[in-house]
Amino acid sequence: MAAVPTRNDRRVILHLDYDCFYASVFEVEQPALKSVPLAVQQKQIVVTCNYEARRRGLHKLQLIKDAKRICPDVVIVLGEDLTKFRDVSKELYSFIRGFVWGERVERLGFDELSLDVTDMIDYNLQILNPHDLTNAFFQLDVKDPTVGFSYDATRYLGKTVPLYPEGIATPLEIDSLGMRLLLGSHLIGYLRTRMEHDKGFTATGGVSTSKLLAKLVGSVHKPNQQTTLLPPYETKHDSSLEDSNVIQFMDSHDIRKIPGIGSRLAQKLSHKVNSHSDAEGDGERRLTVRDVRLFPSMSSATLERVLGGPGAPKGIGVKIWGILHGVDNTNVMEARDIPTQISIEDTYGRGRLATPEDLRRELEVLTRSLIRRMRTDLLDDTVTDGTQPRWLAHPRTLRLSTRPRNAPETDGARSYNWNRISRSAPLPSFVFHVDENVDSIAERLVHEHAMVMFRKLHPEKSGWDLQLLNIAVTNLVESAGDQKQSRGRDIGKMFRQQEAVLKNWSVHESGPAAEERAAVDHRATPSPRQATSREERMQQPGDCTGVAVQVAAQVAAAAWNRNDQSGSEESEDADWQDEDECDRSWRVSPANVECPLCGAVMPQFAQLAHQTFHATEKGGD
DNA sequence: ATGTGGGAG
DNA sequence: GGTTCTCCCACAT
Repeated sequence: MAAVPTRNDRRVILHLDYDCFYASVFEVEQPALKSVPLAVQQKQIVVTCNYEARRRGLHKLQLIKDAKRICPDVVIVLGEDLTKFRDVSKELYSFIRGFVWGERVERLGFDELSLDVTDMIDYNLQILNPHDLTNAFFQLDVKDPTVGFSYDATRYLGKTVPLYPEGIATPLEIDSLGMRLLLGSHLIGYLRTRMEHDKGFTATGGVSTSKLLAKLVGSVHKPNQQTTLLPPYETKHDSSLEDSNVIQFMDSHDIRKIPGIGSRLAQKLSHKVNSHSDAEGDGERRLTVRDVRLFPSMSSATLERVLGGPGAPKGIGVKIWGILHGVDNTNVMEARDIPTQISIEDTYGRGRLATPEDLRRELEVLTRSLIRRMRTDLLDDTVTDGTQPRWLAHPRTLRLSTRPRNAPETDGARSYNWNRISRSAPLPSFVFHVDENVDSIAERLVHEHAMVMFRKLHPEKSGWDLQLLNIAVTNLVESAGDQKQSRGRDIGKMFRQQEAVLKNWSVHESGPAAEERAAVDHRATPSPRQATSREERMQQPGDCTGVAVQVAAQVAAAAWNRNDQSGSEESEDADWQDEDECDRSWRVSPANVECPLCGAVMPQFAQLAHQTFHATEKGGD
């Protein structure tokens, strides 16, 4: 029997999914649209439609032609320009973030959010009066006990899995998983109400203990509803796992519906499972998580063999094996202030890009958008005192991608080509000249750079048949010296103390053995802060993070021992360099240290980081 | 550093 | 005759 991965169920995670987001943006703009079937068009397809349209048989990714045939009175609006959607998405994001303690609110695409509300739930469990659960009050502000909402702590709000119509009125232990999820259900209900009343957007919600489970359970009842995945999550020792609601819930899903399992992985899995039991050729019956999980001799090692190979991420077997058991220990990451890339693309019908003139014209259109996007997203708009606005980050690479159409086969049929090809080159610095106008920058960039890259991609003089052009800037380097206070950390103090801190640990004495010893030693020592009460920590949010982040990053990074950051970056422009990039999102709490890049949690370093922080605090200053 | 592939909405 | 417009991450070289 293959080992069953263990889940971390200490957290409470909420998932929000705005209902048919693009269509809702138009409805909020023009409320009259709410009562008609509404479809949002990009090129020749319906990218989304409202529920009135769905009632009449329309759906996502349908051809406009078909949509009109099925529902002749459908109202169609054009949604190729994403600016509006992007802006609304950011607004809703900061609205929700305003309610959540800490920074753990993650945006997935334009229309989904994951929230780690563990701290809020823990606090509200503490202040819960066990003798009057039906008249509970959920406090949204630690400092002001009047800010919050009333709720009934004997019932779950909204739907549950498995479904109990009354939301259950049960005597739950105060500190049980069920009670934490129950509070989560009331919190997400409150957030959904506020979103609708204040902003006009309805959302579907999910409540569980991980991003994976909250997202999956959220989609059980749509739209404008919410669902909580009920305990028990754990499996009794030596049972066949089926007494866990998580296993039951995961098992019922089509393998392709699981986040993290895309079409390629689903295809490989179905090949593996069906080649054994399938007598029919090409039998396309749906494959469930259960089918894969219980397949003979299935294990993380089997999955690694089936799914791994050249190009595949290492450890994919372990990861997928976990997912099949509902295990997702990745953290909700706080928002990044800048994106990692910006790209603009358009698709073209046959013959639309036949000549170099066509090509150049279209490239200029795309490039103008790109420069405008760079200015709106990357320029510091807080500077209004007449001086030149500063770039928050400089992309270092320009990339041009195309997707050629396939040549017709002998029977004249053309198969669809999904693949892109691309060329990259350093981004010239004139694109950062803020006082030059967009058109002339775009013209120059296309003429001197993009066209050259295009010729490398397509050496023929003309007659290419391209479906798609994409131009992107990537490889963004954040600028230094920006005091965008990420939770009041004092950088000056941090650097002044850093040397002393690191000396204690001898982390810069190289060698993994030394770091390992340091880690072990400190793990054995009790931290003076361990006994600190929860409220005390809550009222000083992020107090420890300044030095601890710096320190834990160094120790953890060294011990993690993945990439030597030998990067000897040569300096072209001084202001391109940043002093403060790698450490900025390392998260340290009394229980955890978390890698900002992969989200891995390393609790073994938490105590180390905290202890040293407080030692420093005592000695320094 | 550059290019490709897979995944997400 | 045939799906949009993005964004993110990891791997290979």
